[in-house]
Amino acid sequence: MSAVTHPTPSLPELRHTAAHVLAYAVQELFPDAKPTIGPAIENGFYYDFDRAQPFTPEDLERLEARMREIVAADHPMLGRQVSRDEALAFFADNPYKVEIASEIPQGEPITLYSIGAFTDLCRGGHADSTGALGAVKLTSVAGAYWRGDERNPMLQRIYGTAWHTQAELDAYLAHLEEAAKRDHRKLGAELDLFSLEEEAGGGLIFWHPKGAIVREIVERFIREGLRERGYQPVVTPHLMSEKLYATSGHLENYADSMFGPLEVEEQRFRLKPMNCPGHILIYAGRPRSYRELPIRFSEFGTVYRFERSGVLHGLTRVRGFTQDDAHLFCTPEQLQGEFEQTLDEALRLMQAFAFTGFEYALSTRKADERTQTDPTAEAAIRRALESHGLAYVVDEGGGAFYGPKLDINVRDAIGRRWQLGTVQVDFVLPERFGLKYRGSDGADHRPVMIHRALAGSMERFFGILIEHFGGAFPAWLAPVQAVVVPISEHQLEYAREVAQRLGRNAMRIEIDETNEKLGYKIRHWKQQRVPYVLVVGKQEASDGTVNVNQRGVETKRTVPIEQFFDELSAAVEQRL
RNA sequence: GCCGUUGUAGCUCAGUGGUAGAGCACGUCCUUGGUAAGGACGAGGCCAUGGGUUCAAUCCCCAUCAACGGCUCCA
Repeated sequence: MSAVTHPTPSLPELRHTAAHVLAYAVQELFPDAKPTIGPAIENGFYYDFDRAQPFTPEDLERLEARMREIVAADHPMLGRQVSRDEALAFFADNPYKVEIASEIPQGEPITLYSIGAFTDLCRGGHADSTGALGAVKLTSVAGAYWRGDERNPMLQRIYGTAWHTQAELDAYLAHLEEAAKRDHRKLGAELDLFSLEEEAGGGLIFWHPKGAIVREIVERFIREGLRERGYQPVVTPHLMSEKLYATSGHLENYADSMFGPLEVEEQRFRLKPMNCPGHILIYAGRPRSYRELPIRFSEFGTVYRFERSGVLHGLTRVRGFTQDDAHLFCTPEQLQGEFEQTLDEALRLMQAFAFTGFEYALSTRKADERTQTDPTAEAAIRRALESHGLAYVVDEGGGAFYGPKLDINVRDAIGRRWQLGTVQVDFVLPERFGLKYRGSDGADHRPVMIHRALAGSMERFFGILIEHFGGAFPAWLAPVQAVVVPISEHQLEYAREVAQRLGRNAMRIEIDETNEKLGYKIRHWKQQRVPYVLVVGKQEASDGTVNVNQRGVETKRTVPIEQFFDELSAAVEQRL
C-alpha cells in the first residue's frame, strides 16, 4: 500500500481510472487486443476491445488479478498534451484511436494519459494514481458494436464495477443479489403468476390465475380514476386496414416496430401498434361541437409491436401488451388544464402503489422533424410541470413522431428507477386525419390531442410491481389474501367455515387441506408471500377465533373471525 | 438481428462415447402433529430440434430454435 495520500476521486473519476487499469491489464495479457473506448457508467465502467477471440470468464479472473497488482503498484496517472500528428502517429496501429483523435475538433487539446507502461488517448477525469482505486471487480463480457452501430464491427466489451472501499463494493454486490431475488421472471414462476410459452413464440405473455387477478385489481383501480375524471371507455379492433396506418403516418414512421401485413381478399391488414388511430376514427365518425370537448376516450388497448428477438425480456420487453391508454381531444385553450389533470392522475397511481422519487423527463422531437406546433406543445408541457412545481430533465430528440412527450419515472422499494407512464401532446394526428369541431363562432377548428398511458403497459407495470414488492403484494393486491391452515384434519370443517365467512366481498381466501404438519404448511405459505396465515386448532374452533400469523410481523394474535374480517377489509380499503 | 453463454424430470442442477441421477415439487400410504421442511413407497425424461462423425451419440461436429448477459430501441 502506498503511504502517499491522494485526494479522494469522485466515483466517475475512480471508475474511469479503473477502465484504464483494465486496458493496461488487457494490453499485457492479450497484446493482440486493440483498446477502443472505455468510459465510466452507472455503478461501474466498461472497456471495448477489438479482438478476434472473445474473452472467457477465466480471462476475466486473470485480468482482475493483474488489475489488483496494477492498483497495488500505485502508478501515477500522467497526462500530457500532444499535437494531432503526434497522437495519430502514436496510435498508428489502432484505427479506433485514430478515428477518435481525428474527430477531436480543431483548437481542443488532445491529451494522452499514462499509467506505468500503458498510454491511452483520453480527455481526462481520473484519479491521480491507480492506488486510489479502492475495490474493483470485473463482472461480465458482452459483444458491442463500435459506436453502438450495428453496421460497425463487433467489439468485445468487458464490464466492471469499482468503488472507494471493499465495503461499498460488497454492498453493491448485495444489492445486485437482492435485485436478482426480486426478478419478476423468477418470482413469476415461483408464485405461478405468468409464463412465456415456447410453443407460442417469444414476447407473448400468459397470465395465470394468480397474475390475472392482480391485473384485474389494478385495472379496476385505474378504471375508477378514469370514471371520476370523465373518461369514456371505448374498445377498438386489434386488426385494422393498412390504409389507416398510412393516414396516421405509422407506416412511414413506425413500420420497423410493426408486424408485417396480413392479406385477406386483396386487402392488407395490420396488427395495431398503437391505439390512437382507432380512437381517432371514433372521434371523426360524426361532427363534433366545442360543447362536447374535451372528449376523453380510454381503453385497455392491446397492441403488438415487432421487437427483435434479442431484446425481449420477461414482462418488461414484449411483443404484445396492453396499455392503459387514453386519448383526449380538446380545444387549444383546454390543453393546459387537461395536461395538468393527467399529471394529477399519474400522481394518484404512483402513490397508490407506494412508489417514490417521481421524476419527469420532457422529450422533444428530433430537430429535423420539428414542426411549427412543437413549441406550443412543449410549452404546454413545461407550463403544466411548472405550475405543479415539478422539476424535469430534457431529452432532446426523444419524442414521438407526432409530438413531444413527458415520461414519468419512479423509484421502487430498493431504489431502482423505472419508467412508467407517458403523456404526449399531439397537433400532428388531428391534422393528418383532418379532425375538427364546430366552434362557438360557427367555424370549424382543429382539436389538439393528448395521448396518455399512466401505468404504461399492464405487462411491464405488473413486472415492476412484482419486483417493487418482491412478490409480497400488499393485501389489497395479493392474489391470495389469507390462507386458513387447520392444525390437523379435525379442524378442516372449522377451517372451511372460517374461509366461507371471510370470503365475502370478493375476499380471496384459501384453505390448506394438505396432509402436512403445521410447520410445513406455514413455511409453504410464507414462501408464497401470503399476507395472512390463519391457524386454526382445537382452541380456535371452540372459541370461534383464528390465530393470525401476519407477514412481516413476529407476534401472533388470536382474534374472533369477524374482527379479522374487519381488519382485512380495512387493509384492502386503505390499499395496504 | 449481431456477439457471448446456456439448453438433462414441473423447478434447481449432477453425470457419462455403450440409450440416465439427486434434491425440491407431485401421487399413495403411515402419521393427526400448535407456528418456516415428519416418515415410507411411487410415478415422472425423444437428455431442445434436425443433420452429420462413429460399430455405438444425451455426450464430439454443424445447423436451427429458445432462454440468459450485452449492443440498439422502447410501454
